[in-house]
Amino acid sequence: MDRRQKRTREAIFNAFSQLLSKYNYNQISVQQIIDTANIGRTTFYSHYETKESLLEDLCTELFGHIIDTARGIPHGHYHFNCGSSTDSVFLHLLKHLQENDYNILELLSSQNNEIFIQHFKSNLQNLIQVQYAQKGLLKKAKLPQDFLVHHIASSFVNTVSWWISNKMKDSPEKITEYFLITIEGLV
Amino acid sequence: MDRRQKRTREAIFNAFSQLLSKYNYNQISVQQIIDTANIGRTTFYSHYETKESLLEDLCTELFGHIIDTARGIPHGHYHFNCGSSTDSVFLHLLKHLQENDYNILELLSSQNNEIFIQHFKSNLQNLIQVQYAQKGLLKKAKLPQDFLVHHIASSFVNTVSWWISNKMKDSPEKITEYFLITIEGLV
DNA sequence: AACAATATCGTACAATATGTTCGTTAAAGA
DNA sequence: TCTTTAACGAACATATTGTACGATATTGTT
Repeated sequence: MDRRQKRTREAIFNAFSQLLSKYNYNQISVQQIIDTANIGRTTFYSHYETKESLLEDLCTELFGHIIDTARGIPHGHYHFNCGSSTDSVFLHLLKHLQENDYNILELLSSQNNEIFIQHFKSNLQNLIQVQYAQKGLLKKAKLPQDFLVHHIASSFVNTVSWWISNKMKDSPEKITEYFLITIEGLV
Repeated sequence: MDRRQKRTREAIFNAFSQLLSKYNYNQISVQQIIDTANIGRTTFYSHYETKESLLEDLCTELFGHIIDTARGIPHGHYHFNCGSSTDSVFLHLLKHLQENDYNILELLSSQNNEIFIQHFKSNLQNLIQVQYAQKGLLKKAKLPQDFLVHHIASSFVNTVSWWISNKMKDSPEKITEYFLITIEGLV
């Protein structure tokens, strides 16, 4: 890829992230992004059709990486309900968040958090679905599979959401413990 | 209140709901609302400052009523974890939804559902918080109170969200059963 | 029925945002 | 060096926003 394209793309991402951590997504204009990124009007529109497609791209970038690292965790170490929570894939995700990889925290903590929480959930759901299919983790078939997958993914992002709104006072280990309690008995 | 105000307000609400069930919230313009509601430009702005405040007002109206009816349920009949789910406050809420009171379903099923789900959650959280304080429903103090309240409210709206995305094939009773299983052992 | 109060209307206005066109300039990579 | 192409800037038509003002029609009241 052309260096110039990378530079521009990065400038747009940075400008957009910066604006999102300050202002409401709905109130951010393409013009503002252009001004903040210091790029030509034409340049922006040659990269993205709309503000929405930019958001889409940003989310794919952010959560794609984070979820991918989770996918990379050896399956042997992967399980939902372990007595100790020291090697859960969820703990792994929380640690990534705490380290603020990809400056994701500013976005998840901003007034626009619902947007990103939503994307987080979609990606996570897919991850859980795949792992679930591989293992057959349902203890008793009390609940439909897709309901359960939906519930687990939702519970995790809700936990993360609570953690962040609580200014991340607790440790990732503690949060993992809380989360595992909520899905105890379901898998 | 002046009849004219009521008429206008209702026209705006109807227009807005109608547009929301078709188009994305971000893409709906005040102009569209004005045109659809068939009111003068000045009139709209004498009622609402922005599109956002209109949304706020609509949500308050919708969920205020639904949650209020739930609040009205005699406390004796109110409990989270009953073996049978026949008289849960959650079942009550689901039945309201199924009856499509206040045309809330079109909105919860629309592409804008996250917005309304979010408001639903806020209102519900408050309801659960109050009821929780009244009773002391936590079985064991394994989890912080506010975490638990957050989790229960989230789980319910997630369940509703799943139900709706599944085209509400299951009965409210079945959904209540599913939901109660997810919080089994927590309260 | 008559009145005063006021909600609505229509038009107009400045300011801003949107998305596109086109010719020019500058950087990249072979 | 040379070709390709990304970025630029200016300009444009169109649409939206929020406000201002005077005229009109509807209310609720006396």
